[in-house]
Amino acid sequence: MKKKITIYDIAKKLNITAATVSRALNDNPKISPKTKELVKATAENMNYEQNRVALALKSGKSNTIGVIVPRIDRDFFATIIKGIEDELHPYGYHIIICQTYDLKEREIENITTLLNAQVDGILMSISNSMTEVSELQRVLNKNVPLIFFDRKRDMEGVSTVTIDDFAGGYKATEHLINIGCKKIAHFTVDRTSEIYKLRFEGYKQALLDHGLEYNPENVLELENSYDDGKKAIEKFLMSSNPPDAVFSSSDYIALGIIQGLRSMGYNVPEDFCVVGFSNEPFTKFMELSISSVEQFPLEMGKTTAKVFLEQVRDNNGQVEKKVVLEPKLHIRMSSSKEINAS
Amino acid sequence: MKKKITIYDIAKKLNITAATVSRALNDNPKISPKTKELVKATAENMNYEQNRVALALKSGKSNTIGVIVPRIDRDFFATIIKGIEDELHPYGYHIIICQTYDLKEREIENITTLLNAQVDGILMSISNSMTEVSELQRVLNKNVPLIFFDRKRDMEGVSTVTIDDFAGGYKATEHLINIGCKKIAHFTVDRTSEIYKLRFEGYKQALLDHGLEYNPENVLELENSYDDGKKAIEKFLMSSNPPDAVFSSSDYIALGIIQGLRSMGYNVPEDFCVVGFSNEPFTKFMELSISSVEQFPLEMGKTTAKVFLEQVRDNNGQVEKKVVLEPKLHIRMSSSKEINAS
DNA sequence: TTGTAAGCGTTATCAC
DNA sequence: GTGATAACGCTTACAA
Repeated sequence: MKKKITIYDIAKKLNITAATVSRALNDNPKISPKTKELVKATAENMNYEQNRVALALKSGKSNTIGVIVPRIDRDFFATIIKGIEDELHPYGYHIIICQTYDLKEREIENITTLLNAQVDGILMSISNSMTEVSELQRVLNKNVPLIFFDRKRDMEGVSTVTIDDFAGGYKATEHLINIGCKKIAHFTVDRTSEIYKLRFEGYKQALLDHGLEYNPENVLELENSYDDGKKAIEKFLMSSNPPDAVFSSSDYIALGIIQGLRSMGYNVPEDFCVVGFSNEPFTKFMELSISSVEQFPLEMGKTTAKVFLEQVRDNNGQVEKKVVLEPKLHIRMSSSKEINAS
Repeated sequence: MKKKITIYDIAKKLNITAATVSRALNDNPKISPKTKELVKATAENMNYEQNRVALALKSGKSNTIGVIVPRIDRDFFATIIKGIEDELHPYGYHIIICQTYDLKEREIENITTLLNAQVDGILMSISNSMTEVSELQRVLNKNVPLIFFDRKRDMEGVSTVTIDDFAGGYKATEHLINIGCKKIAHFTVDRTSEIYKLRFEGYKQALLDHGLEYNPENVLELENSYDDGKKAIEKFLMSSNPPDAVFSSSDYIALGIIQGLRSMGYNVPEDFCVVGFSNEPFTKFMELSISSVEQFPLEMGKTTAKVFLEQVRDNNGQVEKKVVLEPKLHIRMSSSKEINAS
């Protein structure tokens, strides 16, 4: 039972040729119904299973697509992957997962292995450190569809599925203004990354549009972690004229901020309001729930998959798509001054 | 730039044969250093990249392994996958992700496609509904290593990496007893699944070992969801002699329980203690943090990968491994009567 | 040290 | 309708 059955085995058994078997299994109309049935029956009988590697070599299509993310153990990315898988599974595609940990070398390496594996497409969230586009050009040179989601870079021939990060930052900040916050700080991550840059710009614009002063000193770039958020706010509050709210581009940082505030005796939301970004599950579950901007990762994953499918369908139409999803602000306890939680 | 470069292309350019090119690229010692260098240089130059599909067809090894989980957007599974990827990536393996949503048909389908894709191994958390082992036998028949993690089934030739669920249930229950709870209920999920059965048995044994009565009426089987936990506890509390604690085999149910308790005016942990299972991130982040049993998913994933690697290394030694990890109880606010939170 | 040729399992292009 | 054969890109005996 250890040997794998090929179409030759079943051809031999039936005294026909492998070509006929192949045709019969693929429902080629030129094959008589009689042999078709016979072949299918014996194939079933012998536990035949098509070797898709051989098919991939022959056809150049592997029915496999590569997905590259910074890391998989973040709800945001896991959910995107789920969306991609849900959408692509019915079409017989497999998903190969690669993590980059935001390292450029890992990203290049992953692209190489995915190309070598003859994937039919690469869907990726490009890492901050990926500065040269030349490596990505290799993908396009091989005629492999490339699509960015969430973290993109502008590149000819590459479709993107992102969220309107500017609008997200704007909405969050405007909300803080509307509930009466006067001095709103912004905690963010490395702004060479477009997503953080745009959220920041949304923040800034909201301030200006509402006649508030924009002061660069109120903007802090941190590592994307709980600890850094906590430390940063504790330091910040020591200053002579501390803020009364923070819009954070990261939920993890927002969480740290809130814990820091409470450890210093501040009441949230009475003394200080906080809004995060990403709508990570814990923001909702916390007893003092955190306001956050939802990015709809499931929809983002599904949309990315759909864009890929379209691109494959009419690969002549090389027009790149730029899908931008609208973020949604969830107002919760951490910023509920007059308005109620939702 | 659209054509893919093969070893033939570079052979032609150098007026040698493809075999020599192949050997040179693979550092075959019989090739002169001179040609080796030459070949490697021109390969680099021509942007050659090995076609791993051809290699897979030739060698029968795809350097790809399949991972099957109920769903990827649960922190527990995402973290396991991360552990597997982290461990296997250095060895050049790719990970194909499949979701089953606990559906038997999906599981069978995924196994078929993975086998057709010629994966070098399948690591899976078997779903509750997968009653027949015959489908899984197909994997072994093809000589493809099969390893179960977390949710296993006893099967000859299959290694398993699990957690000691019995110990987890026992520890959680014993802790509740130790802090003075008198009537401890148990909320669980479908106990035809071994993990839930064992957690239940640990619960039962702990009661008996401490001279407490075991009453089946205090055990409820629910869907694994927040809503069901909330509804169940609210109903339960209506009874004449309600419990004063619940050990839940699911963190999501535990979360629902706590919200239900508070909506009915109970104080946690003063009036009622709760312990969950899985140590999902939110249990820690909540202001009223939830005690929970940690399953060490990262370690579980890594261990599973290691067992796979060992199995591949000495495939003659067909001895199956049974690794059982020790769970750890995290005592937090939801069950901190006399003892302090950790 | 290198060339020749077969083979991995399919499918596609000719023939008949 | 079916058979023979080449081809996908690579590795590997076997020769030379």
